[in-house]
Amino acid sequence: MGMLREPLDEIQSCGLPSALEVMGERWSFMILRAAFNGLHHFEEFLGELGIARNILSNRLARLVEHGIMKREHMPDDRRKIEYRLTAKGLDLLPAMLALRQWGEKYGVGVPANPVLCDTRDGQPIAPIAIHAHDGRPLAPVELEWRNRADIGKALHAPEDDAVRPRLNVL
Amino acid sequence: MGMLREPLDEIQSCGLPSALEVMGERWSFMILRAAFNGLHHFEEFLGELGIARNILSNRLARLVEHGIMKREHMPDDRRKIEYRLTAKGLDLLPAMLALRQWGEKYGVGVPANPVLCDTRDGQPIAPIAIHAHDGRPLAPVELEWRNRADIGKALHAPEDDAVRPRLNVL
DNA sequence: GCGATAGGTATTAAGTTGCAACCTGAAACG
DNA sequence: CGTTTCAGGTTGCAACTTAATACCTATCGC
Repeated sequence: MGMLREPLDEIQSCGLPSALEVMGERWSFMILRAAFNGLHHFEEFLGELGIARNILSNRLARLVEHGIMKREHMPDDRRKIEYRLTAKGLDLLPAMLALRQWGEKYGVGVPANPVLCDTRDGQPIAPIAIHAHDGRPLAPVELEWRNRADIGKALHAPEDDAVRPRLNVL
Repeated sequence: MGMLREPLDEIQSCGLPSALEVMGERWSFMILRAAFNGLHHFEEFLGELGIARNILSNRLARLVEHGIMKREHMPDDRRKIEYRLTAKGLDLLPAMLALRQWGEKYGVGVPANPVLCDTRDGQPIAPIAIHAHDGRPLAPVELEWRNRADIGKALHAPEDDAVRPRLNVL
C-alpha cells in the first residue's frame, strides 16, 4: 500500500507527530490493546477486533516495521506466527491506558472489563495523571510551557500569581 | 462528510473504542496539541499544522460535536471565532503527553520544545506512568488484568509467584 | 496423499483526504 | 457608503486508503 500522505511529522519539535505516524492509524491502538490482553496470533486478532484480513495484515506489518511488535515463527508448529510486544510496544501502556480511561470517563455505558490491577492488593490502578519530577501530582493550574533554555529558571516572582502564564488554555 | 465506517466501538467493554472515535482520526491529536499550546483560531491552526482548510473545518466541528472543544463568536470582532478546550478536552492532557513522551523517547531527533513544566520549580514534569490507587509507581510485572468481580480478591497465594497471571505479554 | 488450519495476497467497491477555487458576513478604509 | 480585506468557512474533484470477499500457499494431523 502506498504512503503519499503528508508526513505529519517535522511540523514542530515535539514527539507527537512521530508517535502518531504509526499509532495514529485506524486500528493500531485496538491491536495494541488486544496484544496487551494477551493475544498473539493473526486469527485471534481477526476474531477479536472484527477487522478485515488485509488491513490487519498491513497494520501488523507496520507495527513490526516500527519495532512495536515482533513477529516470530513458532518452533513447534511452523504454520503459526507469534506477534509479541517489544519493550517499545510495552512502553505505550501508559498512553493506551490514559486514552482508555478518558474514554471510560466520558463514554456512554462502558464499565470496562477486564480492569488493570495491582498484583499486590488486587485493586485497580489509579487514573493516569501528571506528576512533578519529584512525584507530586500536578493540577493543570500548576503547569506551564517553557522553552528548553528556561528550564529550572525563576521566570516570574512567586507572589505575582495573576500574571503567571500557566497553560494559557484555562 | 459521510460516516459509514465500522463504528469501532461496542467491540468489547473498554473505553478505548469510544476514545478513538474522535481522537483516532488523523489530525485530531495534533489539533489538540495546538490548542494546549494556546492556539484558539481557525487560521492559527491552519498555519501551525499545515492541514487543508476543509479537513480542519471538519475536525474542529467533530471536536466541538463531541464536547472536546467549544466554539464561540468573539464579541469584539464578530468575524472571529474562538475555539477553546472544554474540561473534557483538558482531560486528554495525560493521554496526549504520554503519547508525546513515547514519541520523543523513540523518535529520531526530537528534543521537544516547549516542554511542560511545574510552575513551582520550573522543572519538566515526570514521565507519565502507572501508579497504584495509593500512589505507588507500578512496573509491568506488578500488573494483571482482573474481571470486575475479582477486584480486591486474593486470587493467588503470595508465595506462588511463578503461577501468577500478570500481563501475560511479558 | 488429503482435508483442515494459519497466515497471508489480490481484486474491486466505497469512503476519506488533500488541494485549490470559490463564497459569505463583518470590519476597516477612504 | 462603496470597496477592500479578513476570518472562517464550503464545494468539486482527483488521489489515496479502507473494507469485504475470494483466492493462494505452506504446514500439520491423520
